[in-house]
Amino acid sequence: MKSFPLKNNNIRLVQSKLSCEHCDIEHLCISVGISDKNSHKLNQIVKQGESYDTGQNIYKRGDKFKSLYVIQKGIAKSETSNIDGRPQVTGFYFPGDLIGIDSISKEELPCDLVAIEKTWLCEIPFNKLEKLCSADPGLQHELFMRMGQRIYHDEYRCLAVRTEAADKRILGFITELFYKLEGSNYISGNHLQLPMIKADFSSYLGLQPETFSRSMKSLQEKGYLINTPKHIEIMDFDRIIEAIEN
Amino acid sequence: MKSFPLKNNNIRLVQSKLSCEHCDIEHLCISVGISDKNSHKLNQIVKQGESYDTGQNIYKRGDKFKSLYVIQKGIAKSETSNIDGRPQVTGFYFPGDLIGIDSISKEELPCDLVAIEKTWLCEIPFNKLEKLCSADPGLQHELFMRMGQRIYHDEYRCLAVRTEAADKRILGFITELFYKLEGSNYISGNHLQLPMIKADFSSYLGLQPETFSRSMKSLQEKGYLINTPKHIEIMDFDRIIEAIEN
DNA sequence: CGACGGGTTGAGAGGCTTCAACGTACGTGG
DNA sequence: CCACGTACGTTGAAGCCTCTCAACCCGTCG
Repeated sequence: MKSFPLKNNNIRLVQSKLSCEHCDIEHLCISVGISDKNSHKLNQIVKQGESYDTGQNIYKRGDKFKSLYVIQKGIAKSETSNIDGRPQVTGFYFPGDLIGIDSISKEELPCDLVAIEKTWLCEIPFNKLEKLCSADPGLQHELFMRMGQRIYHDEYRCLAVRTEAADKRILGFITELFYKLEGSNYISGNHLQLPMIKADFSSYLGLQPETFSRSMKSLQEKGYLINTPKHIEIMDFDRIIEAIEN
Repeated sequence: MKSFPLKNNNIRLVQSKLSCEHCDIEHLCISVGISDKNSHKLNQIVKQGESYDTGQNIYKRGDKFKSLYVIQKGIAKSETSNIDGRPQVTGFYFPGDLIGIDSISKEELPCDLVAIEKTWLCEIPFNKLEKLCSADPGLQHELFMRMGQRIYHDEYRCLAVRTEAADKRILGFITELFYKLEGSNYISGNHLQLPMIKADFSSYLGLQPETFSRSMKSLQEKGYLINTPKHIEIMDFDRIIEAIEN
C-alpha cells in the first residue's frame, strides 16, 4: 500500500448533459490527453449524462460489451459471483474512473455494474473510441496509461489480498479511499463518509462481514480510527501508514 | 476458473534473431493485428532474440520503464515483495505473452523479471510502439485487446485467490497451465512437465510451500492427479473441472 | 408496530501458517 | 567415485486467523 496508483484530486459536483469541453471532471476524464481539435469529435461520440438511481443496474453480466463508461458524478460497484455462486464485489468506481476496460476483449460483460448512489455517467462506444484513438495520439496514450494503471492496481491489490491480514487490508483500503476521494465532499479533514455499505467494503477486501466488523472494532480499540455506522474517522495517519508497512 | 482468457495454441521452438515476418510465434505475438505494410516497421523497432539463462534477471524493480517484451521461447516469472519484504511471485510468462503492460504508467518497474529457463525475448520500445499504433489501427486494437485480457485475467485471479480454498486454486492453475501450454513440449497427453519450481508455483497462488505440498498429497490421495518432483499427471480432467466448480 | 436490511457479537470449527526437523536430489570438489 | 553442501520439498505439531452459523441489535420504512 505504499503507492496509490489511481490518486484523484478535486472531484467536484457536475451538472449533467455537459459537453466534454465544459465537463467539470474534464481533468479526470480520458479527454485530458486529447488535442483541442479532436475534443469536439469525442464529444460527438460520447453519450453524456445518463443517470442511475441508487441500487440500479447500469449493466448486467451477460450483456454485450459495446461501450466504456466514465463516471461524472456518483459511485458504482462491479459485482460478480465466485465459483460457489456467492456474490463478490470486484471494484468500486469514482468520478473520472474508466469503467469496462476489463471487458474489451470479451463479447459479454463478466460482471454487473450497480450504482451505489445517484450516479451520472458518460457512455463511450468502444469501436468509435478506437477510431478516434487512431487519429489522436494523445487520446491513445491516455487510454494506454489508464489501462496500465488498472493492471498495476489490480496486481497490487491481488498481492495484498492474498498476503496481508484483515487489519492491513482494511487500513490500506481506507487510506486509498482518502487519496481517491480527497477534495470531494465525502472527506472533511480526517473524516470519511463511507459511500458503500460495509458488506460491500468487506467483500471487496475478501473478508466476511463478521471478520470486517471484528477487525474494525479492534482497530478502534487500538486507537487507529473511530468506526461509526456511516463514517470512519482517522485518528493518526502516520500510525496507520506505519501499521500497514509493519 | 471457468474460462482461460490467455489460451495459447501450438507453441513451437523458435530460432533466435528472426524478423517479425518470419518469427515462429508470429501468431501469438502482438503482430497478429498489424497490416502487412507495417509489419516491417514493427520489425525495425523491435530488438529481437536477446537471450537469458535460467535464473538471470531480465530486468529489476527500480529500473526505468522503457519497453515491452514478448517471449519467443522460454518462460519467465515476475517477482516482487509484499509489505513484510517477503518475495512473492506475481506472474508467469510464456511464449507470446506480452510483458511490461503493468508498468506503462510508471517511471520505474515495480517488479523483477526472471528467466526460469533459457529464454529468448523481443524488446519493443514503448514510445515507438505507441507511434506505430497510431499509424496502424490493427496493432492498436491488438494492444487494447491484450491489455483488456490481462485486466480480466488479473481480476479473475484476484477473486479466486481471495475466495477459493487451496485445493481449488491449485486445480484451477494446473488446468490453466494445460490450456496455456497445449501443444508445447511441456505437455504430452495428461502429463505436464512443471516449468517452475513448486515454491514459485505456491507463491503465485498465495500459499505457503507446506500448504501446497499437503494439498497436492491430498489431491493425489483423492485420485485427481499424480504428483512427482518435476511432473504432474492428470488422472481425470472431468473430475477436476467438477471439483473446481463445486 | 412489525418487517427488513445492515451490522454486531459469540462460540466453535477448520484451514492455513509457522517453526522445526527431516528427506531427497543434484552438483561440486576432493 | 564418493562426500558433502545446498536447494528444494515433505512431514509433524501447534497456534492463529478467518469462516461459519446462530442469535441479537438497531435504524428505517411501510
